[in-house]
Amino acid sequence: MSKTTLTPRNLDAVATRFRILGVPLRLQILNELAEGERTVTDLVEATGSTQPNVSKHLTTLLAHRLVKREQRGNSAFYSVADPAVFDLCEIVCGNIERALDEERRAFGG
Amino acid sequence: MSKTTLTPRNLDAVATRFRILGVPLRLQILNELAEGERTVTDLVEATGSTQPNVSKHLTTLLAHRLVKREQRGNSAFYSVADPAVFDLCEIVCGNIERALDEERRAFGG
DNA sequence: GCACTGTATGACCACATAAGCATATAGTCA
DNA sequence: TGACTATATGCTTATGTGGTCATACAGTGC
Repeated sequence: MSKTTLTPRNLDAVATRFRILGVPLRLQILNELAEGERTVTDLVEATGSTQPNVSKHLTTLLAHRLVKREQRGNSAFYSVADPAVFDLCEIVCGNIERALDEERRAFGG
Repeated sequence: MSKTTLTPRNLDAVATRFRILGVPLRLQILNELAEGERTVTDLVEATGSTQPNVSKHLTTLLAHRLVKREQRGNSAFYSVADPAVFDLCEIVCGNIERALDEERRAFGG
């Protein structure tokens, strides 16, 4: 089995990956990329952030192998490197919804 | 289906949860709690960190509903609130291993 | 009450980093 | 070459927060 324990060695790596995903704008970018490849300009429009900011986050995501980059003509096309990221988001979303449900129940909402 | 899109509303919530998991010591604590409930002192010994530090992180984890707390006698027993966290770690670990494999292959290791 | 153990909290420091701005670089077309 | 578009990169600021320390609080037993 691929039961990987959180050894001190990969503990930092796992934490880093979580930390990378812990920024709303980066999630927004990934969520947009879930629809397909996008240029920087596309992502700037989609997120409402500035071009340098988006570009910088893309650099970060690229450095950690969460996205791929392909230069085509004048533009840089980014796409998701590993779709497993979305499994993570699914789980977290499920968690959060469950938590909200419990809260509602607790407060008799 | 429970296909939860990353709306701007829960986007912050998801990012926050990831950010909480993005700290090695917190992962270490959760990993220890995976074995069963532990007191603060247990966790201090297991992690090699200081008591105030462990306590503070436990407070954070508790505030975000990742752990449960039960006072018994003089001690506080902490346990994992939602085992789904470990699914996250599994996925991330898988990701990282795959990435390492690719790197090894790329460098002809 | 007192001494002791276990846990939490407040103040402080140090560091990482997200965001904004200006600017540099790269590619395209004329 | 020059004008234009697209993207990346320094630089700076502001903020958040992990870690340490001292200390306060809570629970137990005498």
